[in-house]
Amino acid sequence: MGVKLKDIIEPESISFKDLEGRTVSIDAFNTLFQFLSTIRQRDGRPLTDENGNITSHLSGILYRNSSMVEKDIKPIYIFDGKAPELKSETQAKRREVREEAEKIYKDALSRGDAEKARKFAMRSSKLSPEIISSSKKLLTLMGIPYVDAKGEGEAQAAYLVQNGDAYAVASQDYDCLLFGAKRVVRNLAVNSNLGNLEFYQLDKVLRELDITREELIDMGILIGTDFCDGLKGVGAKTALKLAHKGQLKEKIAELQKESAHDLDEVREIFLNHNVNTDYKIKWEKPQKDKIIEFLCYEHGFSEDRVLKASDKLKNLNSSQGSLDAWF
DNA sequence: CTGCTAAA
DNA sequence: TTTAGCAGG
Repeated sequence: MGVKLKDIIEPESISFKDLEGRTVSIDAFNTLFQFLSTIRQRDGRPLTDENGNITSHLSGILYRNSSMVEKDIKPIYIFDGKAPELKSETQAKRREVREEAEKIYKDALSRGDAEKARKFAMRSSKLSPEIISSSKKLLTLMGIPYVDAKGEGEAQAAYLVQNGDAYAVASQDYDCLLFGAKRVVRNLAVNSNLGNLEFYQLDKVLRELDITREELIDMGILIGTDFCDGLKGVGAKTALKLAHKGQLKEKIAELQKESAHDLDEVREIFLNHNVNTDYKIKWEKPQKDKIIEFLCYEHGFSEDRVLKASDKLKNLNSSQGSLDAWF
């Protein structure tokens, strides 16, 4: 998933304190997918209400956001719009893997092999329209804004940082760096209080690697992205060497010969992504009663727990802009 | 994943 | 008080 840059870029370590008072644009699909994968019972079954509706994502949204707001971090969620045509092969491949995993999960579940069931259940998660709409509904009730991207959420999230509406992008994928995100936080979760919160600044990353953003994108194309396979045998380290030797263009020409897709188009996806510039961001007062109604009465959450979590949302001041923290 | 409780 | 393990929906 995403472009594999891990081997060549070093994260800076930061703590929650460094994000205090700041806004983060969060890749919603990325986050929801994680919630659906990990918030499960020991046999792999997701949390559900009495009607069988999946509720794992609602649990994740409630507890993670309430604790972020309590720590004075302001989230904005970015939802994917229409994926570029070039992503369809990746999407088809993912669907295939997911459907295969689902078969193995159901089979293991029916035979009572909980461990195997859980392992494959995690790979079988998918974001249905109901998951998306219920997530948006809960965010709205919590007073947390979201933006619908025109294209890729990562690109839109990067644009918000560019535009000064967010301090950093929160995502697990390195793609947002190619999309031009100035600052990226990985592993933004409550239990990453110490240790594994990773921070990347695009300028600094480029300086340390001694490359330009355009070269980073070309490296990504050779390594392989969601939009096109890379050149066989080229990983992050090799790609970096090629950049330093000035051989990116010739290797890309080589890849172009065997590729069914126009690599200039892939480059354009990262450089000039179609983004939504007509969004409004406003933190609203949380609607506690409606949160209770939605989660407890409609989806069977414990009133005690939900009340406790929604009390933490008090820090969320309406209309207070996101800019004052660093301007 | 997060919150809670039981155990140390 | 800190931590590990399990339940949550």
